Amino acid sequence: MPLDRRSGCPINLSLEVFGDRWSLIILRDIIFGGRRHFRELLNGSMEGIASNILADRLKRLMELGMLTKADDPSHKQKAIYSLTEMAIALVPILAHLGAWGRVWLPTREELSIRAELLERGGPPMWEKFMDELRHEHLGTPLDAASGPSVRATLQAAYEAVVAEKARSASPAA
Amino acid sequence: MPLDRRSGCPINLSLEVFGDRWSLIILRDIIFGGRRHFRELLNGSMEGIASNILADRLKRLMELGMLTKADDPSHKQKAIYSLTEMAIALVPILAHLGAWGRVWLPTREELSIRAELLERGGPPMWEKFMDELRHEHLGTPLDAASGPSVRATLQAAYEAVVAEKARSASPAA
DNA sequence: TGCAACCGATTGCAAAATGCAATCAGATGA
DNA sequence: TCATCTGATTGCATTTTGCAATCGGTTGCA
Repeated sequence: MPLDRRSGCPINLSLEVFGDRWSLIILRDIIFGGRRHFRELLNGSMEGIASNILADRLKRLMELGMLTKADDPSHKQKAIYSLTEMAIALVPILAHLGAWGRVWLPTREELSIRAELLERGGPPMWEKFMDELRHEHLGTPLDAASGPSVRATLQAAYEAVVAEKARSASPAA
Repeated sequence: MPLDRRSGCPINLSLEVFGDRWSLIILRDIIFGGRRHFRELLNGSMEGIASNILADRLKRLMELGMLTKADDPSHKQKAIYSLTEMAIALVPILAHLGAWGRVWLPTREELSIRAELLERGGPPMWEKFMDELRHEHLGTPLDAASGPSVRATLQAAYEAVVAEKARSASPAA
């Protein structure tokens, strides 16, 4: 897309941000996977992003104001990527996107259980998750006595499905 | 992205559907702009899609089950593209996407007024709109006495902003 | 009947984006 | 010392995109 023909339509501008194959995958891994480092994103993503594309997209997402980069105090070469409020605000979109994909596309059960839980949790759960992300990435205070984190809840559900599938695949051991 | 490394993650699969620059723009023009023909989509979109890309994406969206094509009885060469339920189900995502873009990106006021109204209308308005789209594209019956259509409401708001801007730009006439 | 305008595409070609493997220089831990 | 790990970068082949021209057929009008 040539830069001289952008329209000011919100949907079009949104597509300029993540209307490509990788930007939203990276944000997904940071948000739901809790990944903060280059290598974690490079090796951790199921889809196998190339390192030059990852570097390019991280740079682009920083320029767009969706991510910030900081030195990791424990390792002079490590960089920690953090979400901005702009990126955290994508959580409802990701929740809807996951819900839509779960219904209409051939998703795998263990990978769609998180989308299902997030959909069932609805806006209250999204808000809680966003608050946890703000705490994790922006250092804002967190409400006390809020129970297990949303990410831990989603992760536990994922692992339960994986375990159940393994059990039913080989019932006797 | 090579086809042999797709993951069954709902977000990843969703991105395979509209993780590109144009697919969602086309759907936007059909949904909000009411466009049904090739030429309408070609000339009507603000972003100026190329005809080969448009043809390719229409074909792809049909293969994915998001669109269907039918002959226009009034013109032997005209084709009418219709949304499927799968595509109509994107309305909440488009609403969220518009709302997000309106807040975080440099949208133009007259183009973002629709997103604002759609956000304010919330899920009830989205449902009404989806029902109207089902009527328009799938031929399902429509609830009577439902007032002006959502699309007409959004269009009227857009035109009001345009008129207001023109008035304030040249107050004396 | 002739003919310009319109219909949904398709073609050829240049430019840009992507995928992939190899590699970089500096930091770390043994 | 030296293998390993850090966030990237480079070169190159492949794929996708942008763009203008064009295609065969249809339509409305004179």
